[in-house]
Amino acid sequence: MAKELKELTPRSVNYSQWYQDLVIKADLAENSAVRGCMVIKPYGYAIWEKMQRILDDMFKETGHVNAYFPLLIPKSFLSKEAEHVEGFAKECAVVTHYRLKTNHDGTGVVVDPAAKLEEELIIRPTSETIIWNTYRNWIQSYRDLPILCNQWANVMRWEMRTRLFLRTAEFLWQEGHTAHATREEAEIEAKKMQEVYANFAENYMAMPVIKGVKSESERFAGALDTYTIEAMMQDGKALQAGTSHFLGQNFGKAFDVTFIDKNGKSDYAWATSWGVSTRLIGALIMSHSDDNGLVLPPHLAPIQVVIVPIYRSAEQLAQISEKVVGIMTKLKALGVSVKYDDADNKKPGWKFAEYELKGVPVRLAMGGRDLENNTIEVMRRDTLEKETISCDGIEEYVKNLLEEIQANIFKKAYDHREANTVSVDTYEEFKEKIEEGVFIMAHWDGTPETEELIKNETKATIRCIPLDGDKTPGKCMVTGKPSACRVLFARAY
RNA sequence: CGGGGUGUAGCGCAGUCCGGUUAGCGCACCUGCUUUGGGAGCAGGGGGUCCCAAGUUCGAAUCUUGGUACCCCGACCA
Repeated sequence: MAKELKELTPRSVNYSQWYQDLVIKADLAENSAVRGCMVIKPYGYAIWEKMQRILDDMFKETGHVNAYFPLLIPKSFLSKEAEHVEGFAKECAVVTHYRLKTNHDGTGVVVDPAAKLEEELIIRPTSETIIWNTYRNWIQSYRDLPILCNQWANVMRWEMRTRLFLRTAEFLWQEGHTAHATREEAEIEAKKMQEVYANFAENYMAMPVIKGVKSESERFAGALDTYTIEAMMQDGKALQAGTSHFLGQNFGKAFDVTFIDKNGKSDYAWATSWGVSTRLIGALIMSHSDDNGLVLPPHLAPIQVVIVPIYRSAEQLAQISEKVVGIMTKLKALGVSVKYDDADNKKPGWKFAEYELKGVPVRLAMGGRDLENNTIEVMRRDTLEKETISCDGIEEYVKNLLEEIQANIFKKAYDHREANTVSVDTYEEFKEKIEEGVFIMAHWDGTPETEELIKNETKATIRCIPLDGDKTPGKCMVTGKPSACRVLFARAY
């Protein structure tokens, strides 16, 4: 087993492979028998559930409600918005029949050709079309607006190559879809949700993000503006962690969603959509994990504290358990999720390694020595530091330690990003630096052509035009044409 | 869809070039005893259509042909 852990080490060689191995070894997920699809295992799903709960509360606080729309979308809906269909058509799974029948030679079932659908159905790659087709019936007057709906759902995109959590054919996400009476209100909504996502990423995932707006070519299909949060993974590559789109009146027009305003005039509704997915779990892993396994931020860890007894006899275990139960009760009273692993079929050393692999933030261990001295051993996952302290007041100590760990892993990730972010002014220097796996702030002339050229030559893309970036004007590093501000370039997942 | 690679026990692999005992190793699993402060030790045990099909041969995991599945690197993307 010790050897297996070592295999996790060479992340500089192939970080992506290292990442996939970790996901499997930490028991988060595995590839399924279905091409490109993933089985999320209980431990991985527990992290998702925790994320869901927190995000859902945030959505409610910002006035949103949950609803649910169909999995299947008539093909014709997709083609109503020109850019949207262009963006998604290549990766859609299509339902063409509604019945199977037994094969004549008894070799199983075949599609019944008589059961061909008149109009094919698309398995949703995203739900704008079906939702806006529904909104048409919900909206007549400005009094019906705004509509602030969110749905938790699965979607399917037939990706060429998949990677656990980061890109799978089917994935779980939430998608918010709002309708507004004015352009201003919709734009405020889109920016607000970007803030919600940034807040979640930084304060719960302990993952610093750069807020910005996408360039035209990286924009969501059908959007006027795409607001994004971009995070740096430990290998220096960028990961888009959440997006919020200002869709203008594109879907209002495509699905004929009109309302009568206060002045009695008819107008098309203004739209936003925004989403985060199970990809966040991938982001979490690639932000914090080390060679011993996952490092989960306490605010998201399904188990925040694990307690391991070390004993020589049944009587000693009984004594330890009695003491541990007292500590557990106090910890739970403080809202800490705690697991006592007194399983007899695994040795303490095995448990230590196992919970480190699973990223449990704090481990407490109690043995014979501690029993005599009224002490307990505390280990924090982020630094792997151990200390032995008194049992008196342990619950307060642990509660504080969890907050300290949360802050520390955020700082670690933040420092890593800062240390690997550079400003460059020449294309030569850009080409050199991009090989090192860094974020680059550079001037760009604002044209898709230049962006395309850079992408083809260096594999780097514009991640975003940062909101809080350097706004000093300059000259494009490639063409020398004027540039209003520096933009963020990186290679991305 | 282009370029590589791999299919042998639940998992990870060796054996294949150069055909030849009963197909092997590590982990996991089962039984027993001893253990328990960093992935325990010893002893014993169970588990295989060697990806599929056809061919060559006295004899095929190994050679030939065809098929198939999966992985990695690209193009595409949350």
